[in-house]
Amino acid sequence: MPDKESSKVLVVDDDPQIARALRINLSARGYEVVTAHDGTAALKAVAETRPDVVVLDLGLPDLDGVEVIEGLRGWTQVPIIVLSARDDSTDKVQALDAGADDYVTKPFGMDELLARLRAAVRRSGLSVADADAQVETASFTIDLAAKKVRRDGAEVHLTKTEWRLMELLVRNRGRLVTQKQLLHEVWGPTYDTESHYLRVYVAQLRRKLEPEPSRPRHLLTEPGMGYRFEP
Amino acid sequence: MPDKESSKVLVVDDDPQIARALRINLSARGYEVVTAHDGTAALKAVAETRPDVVVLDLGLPDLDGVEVIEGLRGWTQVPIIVLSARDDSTDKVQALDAGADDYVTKPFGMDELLARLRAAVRRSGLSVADADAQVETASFTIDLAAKKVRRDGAEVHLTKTEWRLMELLVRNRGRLVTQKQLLHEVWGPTYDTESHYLRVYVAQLRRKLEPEPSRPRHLLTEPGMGYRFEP
DNA sequence: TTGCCGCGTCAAGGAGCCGTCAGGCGCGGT
DNA sequence: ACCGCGCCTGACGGCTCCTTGACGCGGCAA
Repeated sequence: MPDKESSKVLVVDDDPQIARALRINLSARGYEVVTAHDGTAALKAVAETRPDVVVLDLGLPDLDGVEVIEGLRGWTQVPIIVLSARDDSTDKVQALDAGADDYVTKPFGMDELLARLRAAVRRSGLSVADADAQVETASFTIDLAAKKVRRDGAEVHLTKTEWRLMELLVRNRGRLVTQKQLLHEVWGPTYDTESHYLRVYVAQLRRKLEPEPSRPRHLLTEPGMGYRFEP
Repeated sequence: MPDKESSKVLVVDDDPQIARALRINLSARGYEVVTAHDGTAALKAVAETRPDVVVLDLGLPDLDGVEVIEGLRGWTQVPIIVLSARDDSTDKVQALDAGADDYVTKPFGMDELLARLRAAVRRSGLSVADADAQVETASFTIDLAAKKVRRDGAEVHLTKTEWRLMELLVRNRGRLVTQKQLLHEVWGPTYDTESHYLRVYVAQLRRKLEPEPSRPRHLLTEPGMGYRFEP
């Protein structure tokens, strides 16, 4: 397991008592913690802060828990661990089938939650295989773990948006990534058709990384569909 | 979601009562079930039968549960769901940190177990998901996930419309696809009779992919009905 | 045989998409 | 308050790809 810089956790709970307890415990374990107190804020927070895992309490004031899960699963595979006071079997089935990864019944042991959190993060981590977090092309090198790009030995600085876009393309290297998918994962689920953003940022990446930006060899356009990164 | 043939489950339990109950329930849900009664047999069974998910009861006669998990995690990422009569927090933490995906305490509801099973399979499914979306013919190969077509090793570029049409035919390989269906799925539900579009694009696909475009071997015409893709 | 219909082929036009540049705006740091 | 960086937005030119029409061929029925 590579040294993982602290994972970011989104805690969704309307009970400030529990939210506070979780924040303290998780922070103490080295997690970066973001909180939301209702479903709407949760959906927004995921789009904006991109947590590595979501801890979701059921019984929120505004939305049903299943609705929140469905809202997230429409565009992201971030692991979701559900907390609930109800030990009812049908609740569990509904939440899990909606796309939750795990379901923990209150009262729960903090040890157990932490273990389940580790399991969820571990799983999602290895599915994208940080095995080769280092990707090389003829003209530049990308280190996914360190979030660094080097070209001719010198380091190239990428902005936050540039990096998100680049990372998504690199993690799907060789595969075509659709415009919609890129927009959703980089700008958020409400962006469907703003393909102009993509053109601008792909152009910037090409200018920074391609030997001949006007004749790209690695960041390829598939007209009408999306983009593709070829190592 | 592509047609999923039944998943294979390995049930590891030394209590024949429970093993039998699980076998019956899982079989009834369309799972293919394999059983093992101790840890040694479990390790062997995973290597031999390659299940899609493992349901592992703790408290086996020969090996400690954590040892079984570690033995598996040394070489495979198959999802592991642990069953246990012990609700002890440290047991859960140990199992999860050893690499288990989930931990269910007995007595458990069969509904819940099935839901957790579905969640585990779904997760592992989407990471390698379309990995095997590779279709081969005598003269070219199609990668549905990457949206790539190769012919004699060289990559052939398909446009958006060409690809939509090709994908639809490939996903229905061996079957006849009617003109109306093709028009609806590629051009939209308002297109019913514009079969001219089909003729133009099928011709383009044949020119790009068939060894003898005038004598097609894979993209076949069914006069008056539609088209068929034969691998 | 002759006419008709469906299919395959080719090429031209035009719509829509893409790349590029420049300017404005917000935000954080000095 | 000022400055600079990064993000968003608009305009415009170029190019790809979709559409569309014309034509030849072959099968089938009258």
